Amino acid sequence: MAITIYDVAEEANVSMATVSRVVNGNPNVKPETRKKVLAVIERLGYRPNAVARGLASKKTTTIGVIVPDASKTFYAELSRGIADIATMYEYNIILSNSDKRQDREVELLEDHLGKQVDGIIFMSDSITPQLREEMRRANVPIVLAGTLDAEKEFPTVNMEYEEAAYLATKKLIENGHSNLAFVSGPFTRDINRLCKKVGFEKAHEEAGFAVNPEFILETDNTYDDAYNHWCEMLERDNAPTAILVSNDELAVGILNAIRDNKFSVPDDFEIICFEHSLLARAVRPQLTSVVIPLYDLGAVSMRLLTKLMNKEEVEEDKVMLPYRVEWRASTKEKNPLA
Amino acid sequence: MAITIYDVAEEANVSMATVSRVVNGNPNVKPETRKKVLAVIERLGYRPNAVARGLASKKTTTIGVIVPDASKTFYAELSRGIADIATMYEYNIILSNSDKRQDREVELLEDHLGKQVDGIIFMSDSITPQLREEMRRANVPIVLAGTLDAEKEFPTVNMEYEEAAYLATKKLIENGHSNLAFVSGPFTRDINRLCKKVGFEKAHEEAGFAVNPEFILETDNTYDDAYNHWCEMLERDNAPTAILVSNDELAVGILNAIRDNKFSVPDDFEIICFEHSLLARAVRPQLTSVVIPLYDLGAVSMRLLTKLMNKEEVEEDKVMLPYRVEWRASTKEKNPLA
DNA sequence: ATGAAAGCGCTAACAC
DNA sequence: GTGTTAGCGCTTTCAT
Repeated sequence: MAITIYDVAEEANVSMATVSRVVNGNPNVKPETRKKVLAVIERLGYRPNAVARGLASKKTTTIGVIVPDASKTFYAELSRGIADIATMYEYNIILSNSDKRQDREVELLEDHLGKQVDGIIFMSDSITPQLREEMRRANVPIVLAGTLDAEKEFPTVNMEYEEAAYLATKKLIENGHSNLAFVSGPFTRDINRLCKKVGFEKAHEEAGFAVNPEFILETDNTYDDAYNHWCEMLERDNAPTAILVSNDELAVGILNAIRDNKFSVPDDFEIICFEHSLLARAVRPQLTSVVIPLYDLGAVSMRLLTKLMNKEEVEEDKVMLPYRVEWRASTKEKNPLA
Repeated sequence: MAITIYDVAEEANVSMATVSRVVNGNPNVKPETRKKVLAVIERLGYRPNAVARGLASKKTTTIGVIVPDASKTFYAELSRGIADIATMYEYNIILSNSDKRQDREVELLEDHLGKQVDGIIFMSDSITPQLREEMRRANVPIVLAGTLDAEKEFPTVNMEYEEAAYLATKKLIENGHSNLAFVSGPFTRDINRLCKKVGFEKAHEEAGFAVNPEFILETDNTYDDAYNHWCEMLERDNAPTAILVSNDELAVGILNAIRDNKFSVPDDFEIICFEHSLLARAVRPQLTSVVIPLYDLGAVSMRLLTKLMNKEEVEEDKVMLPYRVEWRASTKEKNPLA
């Protein structure tokens, strides 16, 4: 049996209440007593039982993080931002992968709530009505990170994907292209369908020419799928000459398809993508990218969550983080966005 | 106040013991009663409190995972393997980053133990004596994943890095090289210093020529550091012509240094690296790699941990997973290792 | 400054 | 098959 607060109390000739005070840094303890208790704690190797503490205090200093797939760099980076701030505020993290399955998401939400987490950071492709319902029922704060909440109902930390897509597309158009493609991950992801794609379209609209629906490519978000899609594209005689890509991995697939087929980037094709992970810097030419502030998305989400858990006043719980564009060699001109 | 088992009991006109039985799937409940209770649970939206359950049962169905940096693909992949098997056995995961700081590792171990995790999976560059002491004191099983335990004291799941390094180096020597380099991450990582480096040296010994200590390069494990190191190397007139590299990221740094300086891989330099993440496939030429079975390392570790937590008989708690070599274009011949 | 005692919500004997 | 009851190891009033 492990050492309990009771053992310490007995050994130190004080009540368990006093031991509890010492452990919790309550100032109402005579320095002498504190010292004595601390010595016993050390000697006995007492380690407070967080589960008992959680039951008594109704706080677990643990938060839940639900993420589509923590092994993807996108979410891995984001989670690291969460983790660092969580550490700073002394929270532990229960991390779960939903694999984007809505039933899993609901299950995990239930599961985390059952574990009495003090708050949840949630990432998902889309907040479905059922999920929304479930989230409303939660008795702890939930923050959406890098996730679109179409109803603007929950606290959210995100960036202006639509604007970024619009500006990037506009830049490509200014570079002389009139035949552009948008290669995306699944449109089940709201950010792809409702933000990036829309920005892409708006730039077209403004420029006065139409988006060719054949050149809106929905992939399964893998390197290989993008590679194959673009190999097929290259066989057409009207292949687009500029490409806005949803993320690094897809962009590298396209880049390699282009280069393996002896075409050149940026001479034959210009590419701008989202994310800018190491992958975008490691390939040649390096990829011009809208840099998604992944780490900060996570860090700010967690910071917001701490405030919510503390019931602090929060001036604004829909936060948009700034992004920047990293101009590299997959585009011809290295001018900043106008 | 949330709904408790007591509320359900009252509402269903049964005792809380019966509700507990229903919730826990105990067969000793009349089907009729079960149905009634289930209906009330549903109606009231009762959700069992896992903290209370944990206190009463002394099991939390939560395990701790301590990892140097979950945002690195290496550990992200590995953690995903852990997570999937954990889900399968209905465990939650508390995930923490140690950033390889020994004091943090000790702290986190204490912290997780305090949270009453049922077991721990630990990843680290090196098991120091203090850490070892701490791990011995733990009252729950601990499995080391992808981590060298020089004393072979704890359950471990890993692969034969030394052998792989030896075979890869041997292959490079067979390809005609006599001037080879080993570019490594920090030697504070046991696997680098005690396994890969040793394999590299053994192949030299066997071939009858000496390792040039100047060509054992210890980097800080970043793309940029490797890139810079190799740029300097290229200015020497005796630069090595074959390179064994500790991981993909470093290898890509070297590859780019070589190519940016107008040399060719594999004509001027041959490269074999460890890991084979997407990065190794995305660059041109693609990198010949010793494929580390990251996902499986995690999955097998977790499976082993479940057995240990269940106090099942385990035939062997030092597991070595098989690896394979992916022959790509950074080496001249694509023959399998003899 | 310290102690006594009542829970927190559940599990697990034990009794019927 | 079901109920009663004693904890699990803490926190937290409330006294003193």
